[in-house]
Amino acid sequence: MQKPPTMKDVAKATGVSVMTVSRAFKQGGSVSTDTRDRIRQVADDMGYVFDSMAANLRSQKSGFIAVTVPTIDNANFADTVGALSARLETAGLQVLLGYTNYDIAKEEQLVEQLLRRRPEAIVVTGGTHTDRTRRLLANAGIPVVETWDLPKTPIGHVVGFSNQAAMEAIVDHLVVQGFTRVGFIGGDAENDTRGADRRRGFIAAMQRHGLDATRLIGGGLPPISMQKGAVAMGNLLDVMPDAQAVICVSDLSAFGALTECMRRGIAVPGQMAIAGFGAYEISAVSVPTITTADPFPRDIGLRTADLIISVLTNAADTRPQQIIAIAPKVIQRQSTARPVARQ
Amino acid sequence: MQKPPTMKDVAKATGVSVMTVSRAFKQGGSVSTDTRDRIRQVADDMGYVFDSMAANLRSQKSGFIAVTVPTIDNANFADTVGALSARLETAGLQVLLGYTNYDIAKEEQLVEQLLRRRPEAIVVTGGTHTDRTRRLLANAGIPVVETWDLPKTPIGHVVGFSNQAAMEAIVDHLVVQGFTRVGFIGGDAENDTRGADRRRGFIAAMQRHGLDATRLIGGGLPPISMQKGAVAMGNLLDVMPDAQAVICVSDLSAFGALTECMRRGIAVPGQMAIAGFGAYEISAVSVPTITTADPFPRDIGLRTADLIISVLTNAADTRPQQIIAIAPKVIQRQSTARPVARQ
DNA sequence: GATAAGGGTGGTAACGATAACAGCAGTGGT
DNA sequence: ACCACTGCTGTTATCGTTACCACCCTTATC
Repeated sequence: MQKPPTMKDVAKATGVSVMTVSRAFKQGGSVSTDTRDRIRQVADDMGYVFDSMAANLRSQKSGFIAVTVPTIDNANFADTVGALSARLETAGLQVLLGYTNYDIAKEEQLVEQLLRRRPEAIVVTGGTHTDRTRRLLANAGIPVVETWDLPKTPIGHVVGFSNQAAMEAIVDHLVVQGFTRVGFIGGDAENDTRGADRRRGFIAAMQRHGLDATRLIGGGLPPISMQKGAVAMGNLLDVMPDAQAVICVSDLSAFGALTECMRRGIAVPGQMAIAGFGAYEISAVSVPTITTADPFPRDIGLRTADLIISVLTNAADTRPQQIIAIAPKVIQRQSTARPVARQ
Repeated sequence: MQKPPTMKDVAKATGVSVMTVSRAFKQGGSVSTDTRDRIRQVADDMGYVFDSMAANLRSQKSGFIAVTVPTIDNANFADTVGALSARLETAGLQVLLGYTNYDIAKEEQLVEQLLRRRPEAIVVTGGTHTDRTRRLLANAGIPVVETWDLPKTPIGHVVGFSNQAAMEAIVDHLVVQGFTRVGFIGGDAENDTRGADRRRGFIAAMQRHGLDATRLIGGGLPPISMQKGAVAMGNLLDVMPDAQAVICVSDLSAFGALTECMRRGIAVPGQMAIAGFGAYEISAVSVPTITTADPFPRDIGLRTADLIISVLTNAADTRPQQIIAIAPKVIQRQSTARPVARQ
């Protein structure tokens, strides 16, 4: 077992300088096609594999974009990351992913660790961070993008939406449909800041309509699963039997809530209306289909990627801060159909 | 805007040598606690961020584990990757993730690109690869782990299960339940090799039981979504109205199939039995709950991580090849309850 | 009191690539 | 005949860290 070959070995074997080998492996390297082909051929035969680590060190470009998400086990974040990765790949950039598990202390650790890899930009999910995280990001000397939120005091760029406003729009829809006794199922903890924002949106909108905003049911720690949604719906039905409708922090819990109604023989829609959030596939497929709001997770990923590519490649692009607001769209579905006339 | 500080700057500011600063940032570095604290303090004040790229080059250790998955937008793979990442993190290893999009040509590209980052091990999903991919992996000089499959001629280590055997177990369950006219909904293409293996398992088991194995419905290109499952179920009901049961390539399509039955007023169970694969949350929550097989995706991730950590840290561990077979477990649920006596 | 052992520190070279510059031949314009 | 320019190639220094070796000083051991 000998040491793997380096450019030097390839150069020797081909009879050219190391620099020429380097150029043969670069995009814009000025080498004659003849030489390039010969070098590539020899390199392949030798089993030479280009060493990015060395190249990155010398050129001070890692080709990495650091990304933090709460968890990858959530179709919304997975969509964003998937779209982001795919688009960045076209620019030769590679995503370096980390999971915060809905914990801003973990996020701090993660950001510190990721920055050591010298990413060319960093994308974080959410706009709530520890002070140290903010300082680390602000001083990193690279573009910073906050996503899935519309923070009041952004660190750098933003590609996101207001979770509160989006939730208010859902409440408005339910009120228009004629519901007045509406409950909310969300996470217990403030860990999930987006979930907390949505809860605030629920309360704000209900109060704006002069309605009771106290029908709140905790669903436990995030992530709020289908199972937890079902349990929470059971609680709500037991504790607040007068509720006409319920809004859930996500489509997953909404579907769980729906199944609990099915088990109890409560008609949805008819006796109970249910709305979710996130436009997960389940909400379009379930019977009945579930009213939701689409925050366009793939668009968040794509536009974040475009923003990064633009900032990194156009030195001309000196705009220090871009705020790209996505407008979530309420999708009215069967689960919140106007109730049959009854008290 | 000046250049970011390096160890040299920290050393100068602290009045020690660069080597001592380096040791202050290492785990086992032999430095007095006093000096270490002083250096850390100064470094933090200066805004110094350790440069892994340089460290990796010098020490020839990247701390990366390369991982390829078809897509991250699939709860099974997301579970495996999540568990793998979490466990590897405890050993200071970081996952470098790439998506093949169910395409072995894309996988080849991806593997080549990932190897350039000098990962310390590489994990691939599936056991079917191009010849060049096999060669690249075999010659990479690092541990290779194939997962989510039990390939006949493994490249290196394996942590997986037989998709065919798992599907045969589901068929056996349905046969025991008394179903004889059973259909299969799976992907059209051979791209999803795991899906294709499951189809082979279906056919083999049906034939073994002396039953008709030709009730096959294509669901389109992978990934096979809920929506596609619903459409496929519609086809099956139209074309093969005598079917008593249907097995789907995944729980997602199974749930889609279930919704199509609900829309058509076909009782599940009763008039139609449905089974899926993968133990996705939906199968445990839906009404009725759906029979499935659990391949323990998180265990695959954890055991892969343990295997890698063991091989990398125990130089003593010279076993060239470890085959860790996971046994998927059939979970009997409501959707395949024995039919009420009828023709 | 001599010797060994080990914790703590510093100096130098090297990891494998590329930036920067230089050089050299060939081409075309004037 | 001269100059400018382009296309291709080579030389040298360097990116920021750690491996390796050397050294000093203290403490333990006999």
